[in-house]
Amino acid sequence: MGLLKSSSSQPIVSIKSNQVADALIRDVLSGHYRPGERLPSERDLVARFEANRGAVREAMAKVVQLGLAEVQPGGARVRERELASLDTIGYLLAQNALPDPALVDQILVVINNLVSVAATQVVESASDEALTEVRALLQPLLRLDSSDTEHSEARFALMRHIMHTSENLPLQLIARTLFEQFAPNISAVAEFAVPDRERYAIYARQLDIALTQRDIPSVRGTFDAFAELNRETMTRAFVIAQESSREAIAQ
Amino acid sequence: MGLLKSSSSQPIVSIKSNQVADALIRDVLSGHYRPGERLPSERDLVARFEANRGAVREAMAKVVQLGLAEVQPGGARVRERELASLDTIGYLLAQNALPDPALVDQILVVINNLVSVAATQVVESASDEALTEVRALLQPLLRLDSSDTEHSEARFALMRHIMHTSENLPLQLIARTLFEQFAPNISAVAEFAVPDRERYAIYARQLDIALTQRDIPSVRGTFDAFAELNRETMTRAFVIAQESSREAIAQ
DNA sequence: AGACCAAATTGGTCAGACCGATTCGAGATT
DNA sequence: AATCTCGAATCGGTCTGACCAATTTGGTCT
Repeated sequence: MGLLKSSSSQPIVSIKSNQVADALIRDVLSGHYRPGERLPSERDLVARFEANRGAVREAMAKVVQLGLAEVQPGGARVRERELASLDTIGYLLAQNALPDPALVDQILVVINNLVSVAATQVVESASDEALTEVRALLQPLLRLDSSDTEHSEARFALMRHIMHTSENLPLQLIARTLFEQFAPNISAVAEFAVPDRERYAIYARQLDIALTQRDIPSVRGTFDAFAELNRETMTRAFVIAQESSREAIAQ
Repeated sequence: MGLLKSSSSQPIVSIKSNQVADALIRDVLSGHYRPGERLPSERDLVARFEANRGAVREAMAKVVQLGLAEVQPGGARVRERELASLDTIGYLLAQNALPDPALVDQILVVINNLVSVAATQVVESASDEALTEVRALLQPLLRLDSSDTEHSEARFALMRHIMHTSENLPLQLIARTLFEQFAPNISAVAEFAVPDRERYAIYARQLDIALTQRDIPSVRGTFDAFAELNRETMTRAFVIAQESSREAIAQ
């Protein structure tokens, strides 16, 4: 006995400074505190959250690091949303029960394009073996009998691997940051996503050929189509999710 | 008397926790501590930096937030570089006297492509007035008698404005983050950059037409050429900067 | 050699205090 | 009455010292 490895890397929300930080971040992003406005003093926050000042200060530091506020002796002020860090995207997505469709679409546009760039760099400079690995990940997309989840995971795996193979560090950092914030926050919508397997299969086949021939324009073109299909899939999923949400409320 | 407005928003390095954080970040990024390795305990860092534990903890929190380390009761460990935040790019660029040319090129690829996406979105959905504003920013690039600095600033202003007009929040956040870390860290190279004004003028003219006609493929195509020119300009600047650097050492 | 357990270490939190810079309001000046 | 000035209150940055729970660690026992 005495075996349970226990916890290990569960999302640590139990930590006080993170509780305070998350509450502050939600308040700022929800517009409770508007840009330019003063945030409560550290000592006020100590009282409100029943934490000690050290914890509050660490929470404040996190808010500052997210670019949501700037701090000076005398007080902290909220900054414009456009000056925030990319790490705020996750909080923006999690603000409501369903994420903002417009924001999701914007993220899809960015991610799809970054993957396209990565693919270009892969075709330009990756080894034949690396290219073969990428092509192997296309195979699951050719199947028409996969479950929605399997298909979705196959698409993610493909994009992830292309990013990783690109050897472009900024690209990897951006894509991973977006993925990590995107994935957990669209699950409420993604479960309604039904991929058009036939069209994905067509593009997968085109991509396979383009990669084999290292045909850059073809790779980019196919990826643009792939991207458009991703957006359509998500848009449809939103429609279903919103209907489902309305029914749940009406009931 | 007693007028001096003093300080106000100078880079706050004087703050102890930032000193500690910067030192830690440099150590981690320079490979002094390797991924998986344990970082010194907070109490050790207190002794080394002659700070108190609160300051050290805030520094640690910053390192964690940058994705460079993960902390658990029992110790902190360094994470893989690929798991870091986009905000580490600036530190990577500032590691040596001259930034890493490969990294700079990767950043240029990403930025140029993001601007290209933004331009596409501008053409798709911006108002005529907004489009006119963008076109106005093309004018300085048509001049062949501008100084190197003026030309560089004109290019930056154009890209910045396109990003801002795109109304794609993730795009804006990424681009601003990259710009803010890029600009101050390539000054040592950028001062040797000599733009090929004729070619820039040609692309500016093409872009002007493409924007007026809202011709998306043409916009993207021109931007790709624009991007390639940016990369060439930077590559040449690196050659000169490195020669200049060698001479300075030899002397 | 391996499993196991207790002690030392480590991170998370807390309380209370001091300093310098900033804010802000009351009083003096105009 | 409006403005200016200046001092007090406020605020962030730092420090000291302490306690708890979880993890490590090292030694012991099997």
